[in-house]
Amino acid sequence: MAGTGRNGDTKVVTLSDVARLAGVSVATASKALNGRSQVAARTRARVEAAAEQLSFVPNRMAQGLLAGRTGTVGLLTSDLQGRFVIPILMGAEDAFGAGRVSVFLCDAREDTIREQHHLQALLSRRVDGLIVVGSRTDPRSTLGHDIPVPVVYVYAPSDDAGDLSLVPDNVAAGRIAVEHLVACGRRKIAHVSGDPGYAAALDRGVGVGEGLDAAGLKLVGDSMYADWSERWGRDASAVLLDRHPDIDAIVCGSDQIARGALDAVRDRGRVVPDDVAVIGFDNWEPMVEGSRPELTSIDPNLELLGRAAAQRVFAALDGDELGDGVHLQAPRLVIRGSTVPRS
Amino acid sequence: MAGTGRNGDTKVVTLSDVARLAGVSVATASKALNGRSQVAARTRARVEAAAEQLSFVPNRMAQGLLAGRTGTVGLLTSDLQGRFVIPILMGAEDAFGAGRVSVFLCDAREDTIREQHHLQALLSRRVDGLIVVGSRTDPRSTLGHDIPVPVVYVYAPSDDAGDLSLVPDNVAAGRIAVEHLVACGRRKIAHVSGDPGYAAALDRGVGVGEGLDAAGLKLVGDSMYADWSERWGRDASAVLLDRHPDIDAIVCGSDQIARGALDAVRDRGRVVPDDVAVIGFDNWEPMVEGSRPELTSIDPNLELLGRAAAQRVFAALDGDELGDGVHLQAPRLVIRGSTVPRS
DNA sequence: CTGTTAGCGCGTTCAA
DNA sequence: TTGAACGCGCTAACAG
Repeated sequence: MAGTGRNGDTKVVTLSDVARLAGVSVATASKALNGRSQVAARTRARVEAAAEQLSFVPNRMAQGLLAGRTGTVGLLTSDLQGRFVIPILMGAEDAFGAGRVSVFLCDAREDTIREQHHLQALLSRRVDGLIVVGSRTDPRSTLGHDIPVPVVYVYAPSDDAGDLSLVPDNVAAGRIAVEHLVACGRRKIAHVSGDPGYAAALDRGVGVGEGLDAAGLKLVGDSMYADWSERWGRDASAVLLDRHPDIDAIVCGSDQIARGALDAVRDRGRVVPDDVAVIGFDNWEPMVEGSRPELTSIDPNLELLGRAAAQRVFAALDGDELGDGVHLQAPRLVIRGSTVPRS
Repeated sequence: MAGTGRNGDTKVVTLSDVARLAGVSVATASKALNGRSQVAARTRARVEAAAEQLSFVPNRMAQGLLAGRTGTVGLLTSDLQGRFVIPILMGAEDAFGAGRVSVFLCDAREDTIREQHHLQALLSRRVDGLIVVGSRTDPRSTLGHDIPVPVVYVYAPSDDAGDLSLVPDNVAAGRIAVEHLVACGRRKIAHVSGDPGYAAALDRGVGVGEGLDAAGLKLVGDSMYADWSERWGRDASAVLLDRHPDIDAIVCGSDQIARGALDAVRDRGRVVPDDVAVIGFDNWEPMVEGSRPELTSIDPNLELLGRAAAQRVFAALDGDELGDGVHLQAPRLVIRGSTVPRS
């Protein structure tokens, strides 16, 4: 199977190579390989054998030239770390068989100029659709409506209500976190979150408030907002625990903050989860699985978001309405040892 | 600028649309837009105005059909988390202006079948080259030599010496770690690493040994290999510290292990870095910057790896030899508070 | 059943 | 200086 030459030596084989080897015209070869019915069985077999022998791979770009579709999607992101975009990419790939559609991934790095360049590049390559992934859940400026392909905004919604946006439901996430703590018997719940300039921080905070209201509880101390770091999680939790020694649970705005909270609790000689339960957001594996104990967290279900985005794009290509407005993806509670004692 | 319709309404404009609006032939329009000299200045201006007005974007796939190049690279990975592949992708993008070349990212998820599907998909889209990114530094099976485009293996080398592989120099990384600790005055150095089935673990261990030899030192206790988790870092460090209370430094096989080591040291009432210095590998930001104190680490310079890979691919397209064998990328020491006291 | 013709969007000859 | 004609690789119409 493997040739002896280096990569790049072997010339790309075309349909006409196959046709010549099989002794038929290119049209017949095309029909044979595409499973059209109007081909003699023997001829089809000859063509298929020839294609196999030459390891022929049809040029999808040439096909796309005719069909008006390239089987290609652009994923335009500014998520430097890939934390959000990778699950979304995988969800998009899953929405179809592997290889049926390929994904261009471009990182704009929060730079509008660079984003425009990438957008041009993607359109010039005639992507069938575009998925725009932000690095935070705050609205971002729309790409505009004069784009000739369907566009779906994921994670960060578009600021234009005419666009379709798919985002995690952070309010529900906050509510679910509190409901879980209450179900575990916690009554003295505190809240430490990240940068208050982020919608994610505020939305989760709103959900926390709703959850407390529903349980007839009041937050212990004030919600603490500063930044998304472990250090802040430690410092803020330390203050809260010292001022309110009766705290029996801390809702944290992210898994990193939660890790800081775990440290603060342990520094004070108290035990998680027996004395104080801790819950985070994001369900970011390296964070939640490395901690001691492992961290209960709210998973935003990003794969589902990516899968839904891809499905919407391709449904739109098939003539369906793309739809508009901001659609919320329900989160999922993942329980680990930081809220429920484990063996 | 923005149209009033929804996305997808506006038809894709072609060169002939531009030519018609400008009142010239497509050939002339093509020359005008591509900066060919044989066009009257006034004609060129008319064509450019028409292109602008219609916001014409040339179809690079049609161009590619002629040129034999698509300005497209395939990135075939099995790095589920995106830890390695994202920096490599960014390096590859940087190797050219943003948008000059676009990158298809495919995740094979350690599955050979899926990898073959993606490979076919990429070749059918006529990528100009292929970058294969593994999730560990152990050799992986070659894609073969009958691929019609240049292939570069990154992070995980190919098991075929005829292929070109670009990988981090883990032996050097281990050596540099020890050299740094020795330079900080440490003499009683222990070693905790990850899964001994990983070349990365063993290679770094070899480097640690070389560094110790060069300094005339012996490892305190045995190298501890198990897995890449924080938990293991804690447990192994605890054993070492209890059996060898004079340990003044721990070299850890990853940042996660190092975080576990930090916990173990603190649990014993000892201070990092004053009593015990700790150093990790990977320089993975959320890990190194969240810890207390921040973690000194060895950065494998993945962006440079990605950039180099992209450059090799495109140099090969321009006729240069692709080259072969395994090439090592030198790592970089990043000093933080876990080895040198900080204000 | 098969082959010929046409054309997808573009760049590059070559005549005019 | 411009435009008509050709071909990149492929598929869809038709004619044979």
